[in-house]
Amino acid sequence: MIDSIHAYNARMATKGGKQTLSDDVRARLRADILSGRLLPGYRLKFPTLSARYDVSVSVLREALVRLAEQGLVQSEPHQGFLVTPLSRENLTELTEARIELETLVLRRSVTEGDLAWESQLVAAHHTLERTPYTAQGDDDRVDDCWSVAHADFHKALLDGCANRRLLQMALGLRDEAELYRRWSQPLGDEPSRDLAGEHRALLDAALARDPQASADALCTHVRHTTELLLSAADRLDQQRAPSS
Amino acid sequence: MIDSIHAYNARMATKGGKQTLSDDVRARLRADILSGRLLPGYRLKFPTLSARYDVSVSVLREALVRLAEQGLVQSEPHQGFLVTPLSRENLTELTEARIELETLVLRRSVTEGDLAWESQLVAAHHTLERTPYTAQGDDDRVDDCWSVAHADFHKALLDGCANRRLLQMALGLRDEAELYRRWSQPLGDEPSRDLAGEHRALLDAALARDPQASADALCTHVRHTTELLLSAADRLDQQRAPSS
DNA sequence: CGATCACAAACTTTCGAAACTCTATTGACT
DNA sequence: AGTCAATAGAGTTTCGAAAGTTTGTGATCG
Repeated sequence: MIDSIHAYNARMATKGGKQTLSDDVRARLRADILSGRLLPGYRLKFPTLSARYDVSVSVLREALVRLAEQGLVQSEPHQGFLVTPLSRENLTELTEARIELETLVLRRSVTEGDLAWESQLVAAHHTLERTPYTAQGDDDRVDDCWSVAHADFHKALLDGCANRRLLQMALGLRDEAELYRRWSQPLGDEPSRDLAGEHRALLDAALARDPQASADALCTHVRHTTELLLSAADRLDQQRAPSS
Repeated sequence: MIDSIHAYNARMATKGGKQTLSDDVRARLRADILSGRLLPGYRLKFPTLSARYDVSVSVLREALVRLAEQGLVQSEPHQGFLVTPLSRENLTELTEARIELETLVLRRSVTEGDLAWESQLVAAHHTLERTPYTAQGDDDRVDDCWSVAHADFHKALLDGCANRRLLQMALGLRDEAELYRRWSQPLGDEPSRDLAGEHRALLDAALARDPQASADALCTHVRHTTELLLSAADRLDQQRAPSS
């Protein structure tokens, strides 16, 4: 809630209030979904949301329609909207699509990226490296700052791709995947994983301008993440149905 | 997104036309744009459209927002919507993206497609082959039936891809490209081009389950089309500014 | 003559309520 | 008891108008 208010103010400050209300609400909804304040599968009722964001249904509809087109929420005719539910099939399909598209864009990025791209990438990696994974005092909850730094690093990786259309599609898929990352976090205890190492490998391959090595590193990174999520889901299922 | 499309189709099949007004208007707008009844760059004013489709602004907004997310129209805050204007840069970027994504999906399709896919593909090709390119009595205007058959054939080609997400993205790009095809048609006189031969080559490579050959054939096909469009645009520019 | 400001017209965006659709519950009937 | 129909309640979709923004016009001043 606080965060979304901050995001709101920031937006207002930078763009000088020139956006439409709908843009703003869409951004706040997106943030609330990605950060886990709105749960996957949750039904998004207009009366509730209307009170929460203090806008009319028209504005909400417009925002939701856009998020639906993007895949973050789903629309059922005459039954409204719901946050896209998580499922193994969806995660598997999403991961497959991400690997294809993201590696494609990354290859282009490391080939086409200029000096400004390189510099931004180095900066993003530096930030990520120095941001603690877990917030202090709460060891099994990933820090929001780290999530932001992580997303920024991956965006910086791809950002060299001159074809904005391909880039946007790849980023859209990353957004959807972020939903799953969020929800696996409380399941906690990643088996010893060298995340920093994987990111370092990505950075090195990119700076070396090696498309193949970059793509391989990214593929490993994404696959690894998905495997952990799937096994976490399995564990959760077992907890729910201990013996039948 | 995929799921909601499935849900939508299921609903249509079972319930018989119970979609929302907005869905309907979106489809009509999309058809009007792709068929050239609404020109690229044309400003879409609410009062006009409201009268044309006999609906209120709310449903128009919703339909337009969805088309904007899809790329067929653009939205300028506080200045409404316009049909996405044509430009060389946009066409070039679009073509590049299409080649990457469509070949990717086609490779998967010819690898994963089952017998039903094969059969549908053969059927689509047969229809296309027997549909005349130009309507009778009007030699320099491509027949609408042919356009439909052409789109169906290309969709059938890609439809074997099991990953619906990748498939939908590829089809979305094809939709946008269709805008350009429509507008090059009145410029007419395609230099002697063996379109039927290119389609036959695509069919053969696909049925032979040869991913590389299929991708190559598609790449040639798409590149060729874009080159013709670009040269047609050049000719048009020269006509407009004969000597300065 | 040119620039600037105020004003008006046209349009976009947002709102609140009316119309309509789904869901769950109650009550009647077999 | 079990099934089905009617109905009330909750929620979604659509509408028409109010509020707000941009654009074009014309008058005033330098």
